[in-house]
Amino acid sequence: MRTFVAAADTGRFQEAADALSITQQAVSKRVAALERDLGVRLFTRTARGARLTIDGQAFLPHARELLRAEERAAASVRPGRRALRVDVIGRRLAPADLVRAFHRAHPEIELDVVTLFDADAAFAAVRSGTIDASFRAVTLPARELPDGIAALRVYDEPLQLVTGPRHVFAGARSVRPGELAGHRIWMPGLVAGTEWATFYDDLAAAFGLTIEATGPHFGTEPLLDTVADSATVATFVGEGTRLVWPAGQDLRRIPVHDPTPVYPHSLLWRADNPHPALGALRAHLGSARREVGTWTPQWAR
Amino acid sequence: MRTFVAAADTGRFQEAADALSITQQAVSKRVAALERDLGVRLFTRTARGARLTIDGQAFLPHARELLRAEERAAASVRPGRRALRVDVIGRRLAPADLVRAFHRAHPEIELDVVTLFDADAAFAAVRSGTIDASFRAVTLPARELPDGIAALRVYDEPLQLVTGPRHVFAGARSVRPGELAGHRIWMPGLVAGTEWATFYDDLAAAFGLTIEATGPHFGTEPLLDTVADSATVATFVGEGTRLVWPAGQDLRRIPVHDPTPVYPHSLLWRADNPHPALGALRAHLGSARREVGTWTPQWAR
DNA sequence: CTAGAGGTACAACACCTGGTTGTGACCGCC
DNA sequence: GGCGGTCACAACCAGGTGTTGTACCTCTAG
Repeated sequence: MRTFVAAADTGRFQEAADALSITQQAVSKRVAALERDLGVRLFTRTARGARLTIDGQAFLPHARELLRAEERAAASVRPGRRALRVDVIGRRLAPADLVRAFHRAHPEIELDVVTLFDADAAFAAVRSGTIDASFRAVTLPARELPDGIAALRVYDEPLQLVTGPRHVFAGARSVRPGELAGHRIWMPGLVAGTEWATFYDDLAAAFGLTIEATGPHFGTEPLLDTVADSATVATFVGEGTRLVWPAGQDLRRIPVHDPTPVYPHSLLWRADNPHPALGALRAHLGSARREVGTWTPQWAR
Repeated sequence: MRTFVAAADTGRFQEAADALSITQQAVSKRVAALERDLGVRLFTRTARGARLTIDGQAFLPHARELLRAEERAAASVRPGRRALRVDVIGRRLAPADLVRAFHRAHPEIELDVVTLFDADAAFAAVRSGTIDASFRAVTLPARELPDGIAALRVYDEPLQLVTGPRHVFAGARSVRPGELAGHRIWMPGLVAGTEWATFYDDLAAAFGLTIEATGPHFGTEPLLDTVADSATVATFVGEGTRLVWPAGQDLRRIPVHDPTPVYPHSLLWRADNPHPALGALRAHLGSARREVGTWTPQWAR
């Protein structure tokens, strides 16, 4: 591709060869191989050089785009890179939408979005500079944050109850946390010690709920299948969670109010990170409004 | 790249190897080579397979984009291709803007824009199916078009006079074609027999102008340099022409009216071309309004 | 604790891709 | 008609890239 573009730009194989520090014959071979692979002629060879054919003209912008894509790909892992690298906790959850909104507001800022395994990995990556910012729930009071790590509460996400059509709350406009005592809430996949598990542990303790985290987690779809078919099992999701709604399944998302349990998403970054786009991200996110009538775990207050 | 994406998708080198019909060792080598070139680790190797590192996660979408770009590039020259291939007569001239506008209106339609050498090449390419449509001025009456070639007048582009600050018309709000008789109009690069040359020949004959097409054509910039410095030499450009205005040059673009000479751009296509996007292009362009008070050559009436 | 299964990396080797050098054919121009 | 400039072809060679065989690691089951 590089050879093709060079030859198209200069119009002479010898010049392209000089630019690439190879011989004219090598350029000729490369172009011939590309033409063979594509099955079309890209140049018409004349005594005054090589001119693009129609196919070659159509191909050229795509070839340039390919080189740009290659450059961007390499830049995405270059140590002195420009793209802002952000960790979100699951691509279908609310923070991913926050990042998407930021990208729409600032399309000129290059973003790389990754998803780290757990909060420890995220802390370590932020501290080491491998990533620039991380969306996490900070389970420690601010004064106990590691040195040099800053955090800002950016979004309090209300919880919703997901039930099937035969569930007792299936028709409710909303439900109070206290009313859920004694009902089966199933949340497979919660790993003890993680921020999510901590959140739901505290939620269960605060309102006398029984949250079952037992059983292997086979993904969201089997969970929803179970919930849809059961009259007694329900589960929680964040308001901003994008569920893959299986066709024909009659699931209900029921707001939880009085009080509204909210999951406290924070943005973490290294205080001395000089990345210019980091300021833009923080400015765009602002800080979460603490709504009245909401509940958060003790550690988030 | 393909190997990296396959390994990232499957999470196991052996599975990626099966998908690519190579051995696991080859996958290992390819990934190792990519990591060496990039200077970062892309996978953490575990006993249960390979998991992406943070760098790997950031790199993955770029790698996918690269593969998509490669696919698009190959598709652009595939015989049974999908992209609509359109010939415009110069990238800075009005038809290129028409195509850009069409692309904005229908961003989902893939376009390849090429520029053919002359009208004969364009005719031949349309007839052979190498390109799908061509913007040209048709110098033949419609009934003499080759069999199977259709044409539609899509845009009448008014001409403008370009002068330097010391030219006698430099301060005019507009100028009549007849007033230009006896003044030097310089249009280097007109090749006898081409559509442009025919147009300007007819224009000169109709209003008694003297248009000098002599001298080699070194590009637009030297032409504008000459015009800017001269008190007597002017040139014509189409209203939609994008001029590269050299900084500090005081050039004037003066509309020509009473009558307004307009250059008749037509769209040519093969009547039996089944490309679905071709209809969309014709619908978007519509047909040119024949304004009163305009002048076109005899062959365009 | 050990053995085995399942995963990746390393080593040795064969092949063929892709470079170089040398040369020929073609074209336009003086 | 020679000459300069262009690209293509042939021969050759090195090294990149595949294969096979094997070592090594880690997790798990007994």
